Amino acid sequence: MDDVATVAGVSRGTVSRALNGGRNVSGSAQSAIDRAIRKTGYVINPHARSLATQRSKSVAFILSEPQDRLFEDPNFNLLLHGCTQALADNDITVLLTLAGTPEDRARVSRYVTAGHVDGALLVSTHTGSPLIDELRAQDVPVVACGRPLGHERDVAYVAADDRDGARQMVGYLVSRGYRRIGTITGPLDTSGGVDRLAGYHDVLGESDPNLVATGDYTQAGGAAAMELLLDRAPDVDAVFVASDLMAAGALAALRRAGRRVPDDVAVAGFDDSRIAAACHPPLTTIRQPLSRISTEMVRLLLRLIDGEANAAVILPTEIVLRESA
Amino acid sequence: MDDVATVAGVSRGTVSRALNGGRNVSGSAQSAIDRAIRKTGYVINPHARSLATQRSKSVAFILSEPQDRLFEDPNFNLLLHGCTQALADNDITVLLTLAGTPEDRARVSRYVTAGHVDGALLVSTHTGSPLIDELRAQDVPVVACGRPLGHERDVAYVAADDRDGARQMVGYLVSRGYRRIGTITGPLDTSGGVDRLAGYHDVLGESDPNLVATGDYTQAGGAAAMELLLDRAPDVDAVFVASDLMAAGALAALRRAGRRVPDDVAVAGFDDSRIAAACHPPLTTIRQPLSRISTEMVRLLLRLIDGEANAAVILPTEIVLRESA
DNA sequence: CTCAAAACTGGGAGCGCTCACAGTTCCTCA
DNA sequence: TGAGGAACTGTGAGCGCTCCCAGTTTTGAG
Repeated sequence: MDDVATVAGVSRGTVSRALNGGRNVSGSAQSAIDRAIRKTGYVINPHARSLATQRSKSVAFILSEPQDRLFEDPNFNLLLHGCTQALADNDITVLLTLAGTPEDRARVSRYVTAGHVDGALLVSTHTGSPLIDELRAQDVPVVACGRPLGHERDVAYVAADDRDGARQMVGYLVSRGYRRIGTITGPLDTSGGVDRLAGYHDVLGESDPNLVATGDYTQAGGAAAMELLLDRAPDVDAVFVASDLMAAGALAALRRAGRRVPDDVAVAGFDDSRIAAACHPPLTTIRQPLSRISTEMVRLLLRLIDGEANAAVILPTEIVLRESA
Repeated sequence: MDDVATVAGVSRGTVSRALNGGRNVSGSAQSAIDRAIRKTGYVINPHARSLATQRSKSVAFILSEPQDRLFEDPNFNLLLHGCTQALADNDITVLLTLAGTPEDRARVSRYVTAGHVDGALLVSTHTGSPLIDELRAQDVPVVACGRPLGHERDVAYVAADDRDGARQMVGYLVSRGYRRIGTITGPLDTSGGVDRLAGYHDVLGESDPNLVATGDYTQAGGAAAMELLLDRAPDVDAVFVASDLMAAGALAALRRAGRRVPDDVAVAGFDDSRIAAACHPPLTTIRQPLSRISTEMVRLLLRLIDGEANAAVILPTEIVLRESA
C-alpha cells in the first residue's frame, strides 16, 4: 500500500480512503491511485484490514447436523449455493464449518463467538443443540434456515411455509377423492417434521393414528415407514410423505408390496428435490423456494450485522403435479 | 493476549509460545497460562496471527463451473464434505468460492493469488479456464480434483481411475454376453468424458460409431443421448453411461421407448451416487472412492503448502452390481 | 476582497499477534 | 567450583491496514 501511495504521489491515508468508497478524495488523486494500483498489481490484505476494522467481511455457514444427513439432501446444495452466491455479491466470503460432533461444535462455537466472522448462517434441522444458545449468548448475528424450534423469538430465521405446503398437498389429495390418506412425517424434533404433520391434521382433523408413521428423512426410513403404514392400515389409498427422499423409499416399498402407484396408492412428496423427477413414477410434490430462501437469509443476516433487530421470513410454497398422485 | 499474560504472570511472548506448540515453555508457565486462558475466556485473533505470520490457516475451495452443474451433482457434496472435514481436522478453515462467471473467476483469482489463503482446492471439470494458469503463475499451492486436462504435469491432482473403471464395467457387460454395447459419454472436454470413453474403447476397440453418444452430465442430456442411440442403433442391448444422473435419464428414455431394463437393454452408470440406488431398477455402477479422494486432496495440498513438489494420485474404482445390468 | 466552511490530505497511533534477539536461570560435567 | 550450554523468558519491532486529528487548500458567500 505504501508502494501504491509512493507511485501515486499521495499518502497511505489517501490510498486507504480511495479504496474504501473514495469519500474525500479528489478526482486527480483517485485516478493516480487507480493507475498506481494497476501498475503495482496491488491487492489489499484482508487480514490487516480485518485487524484494523474488527470486521472480517466473512460469515460462517454452519452445519450442525450429524454430518452425512445434510450432505445427502439435495436441497442443502441449493441452499449453500444460493447463500454463497448472494454473499459473494456482497463481497463477503463464506467459511464452511461442520459442527456435527460435540467437539466440532465447541470449536465452531469458539471460532464464531470470538468474532472472527461477522455473522453466521445456521443450517440445522434438529432441536436441542447447545450451539444456538452459545451463539445467542455472545450476540453473534445469526440467521437460521427453517424455524428453529424453541428459538422462534430470539433468533432470526427464514423458512418455507411447511404447514401451508402440507395443507395444499393434503387438500389436493382430498379433492382428488382419496379417503384413506396416510402420512410419513419427518423426525418430530424438527420443524419440518412437526409443521408438515400439523398441516396434514389441519385438513384431516384427528385422523386415524394408524395412518401416521414417522420417518427420518432418509430413503430407507421412508421405506420402513411405508411398510409400517401398509401393515397397520392396508386400505391406505394415498400417502403424503414429508420429503422426496423418503417418498422415493416409500415408492420402493410399495413396489415390493405389489401396489401400483398411483392406481392403488397415490404418493406425494415434499421439497421438489432433483430426485422427485427421477422417481418412477415422477413425484407430485411441494416446491420449496430455495433460492429465495437463501437470498432472504443473506439479506436478513446483513441487516443483523448492521444492527437491525431479529426477524422471521416465511416464504410460500407451491404444489408441483406429476404422476405419482 | 496481554490480559492472559498479566493474569498468568508471564509475558506476551511466553503466551504466544505456549499457544504455538509450547516449545521452550516451562511446565509451570504453561499451566498458569492455561488457567489464565480459561479464566479470561481468551481466544486467539486469527487475523492478527495471519498478519504476523503471513499464513492464513485457510484454503479456498474453488468451484469453477457454470454453477448449477456441480451443485446438482451428489458426488460434489461428498467431496466438499470430505475436504471440509479433513481440513478441519488440520485446523484449517475452508473458504467456499464460486468461479462460474468470468467476473467471479477474476475476483477469486485475485483473492487467492493475493495470498489470502494458503492454498486452493480446485473442482472443475471443464478444461480451458484461465483460472488454472493464473494460479500456476502465482505459485499458489493448488490441488485439482480429477485429471486437469492439459495440466497433468504442472498441477497436482487426485482422481479416480476413470479409465479403468470404464474398462471394468464394459468388461463386465461383455462377460454377461451383451454384444451391442453403446455408451453415453460425458462432455469431451472433461477428463471424466474422455477417460471413460477411452476405457470403453480399450475393451471394445473401435466399435460402431453409432453406438457412441455424448451427454452433458445432466439427466435431460442422458435422456436425449439415449434417444439418439435408440434411433441410430435400435439393436443396442446394453449401454454404459458415464454418470448415474445421465443413466437415470437414459432409464426414463428407455421406459418411454417401451424397452425393459435390463431385459431388453442393460444400463450401467458411473459414480455410485445416491440416485443410483433410487432408480428403478437400481443402477449397476462404478463406485468412486470419494472420501479417499477428498482426504488425499487435502493431504497433497498440505504437503504442497509445506513446500513439497506436485504429485498426482490415482485411486482405484470398484464395480457395484445392482439390477439394471 | 475577505473569511468561514467545506473539501481534501498527511502522518501518527494502534488493531493483536509472532519472531528475533538478548538476557536470565539452571543444569551438567570436568 | 566454575564454565559452558541448554532451557526458558521478556522486549521491541513490525505485519498492512484504518481511523482520527490536525493542517492545508479550495470554494462560495457576503
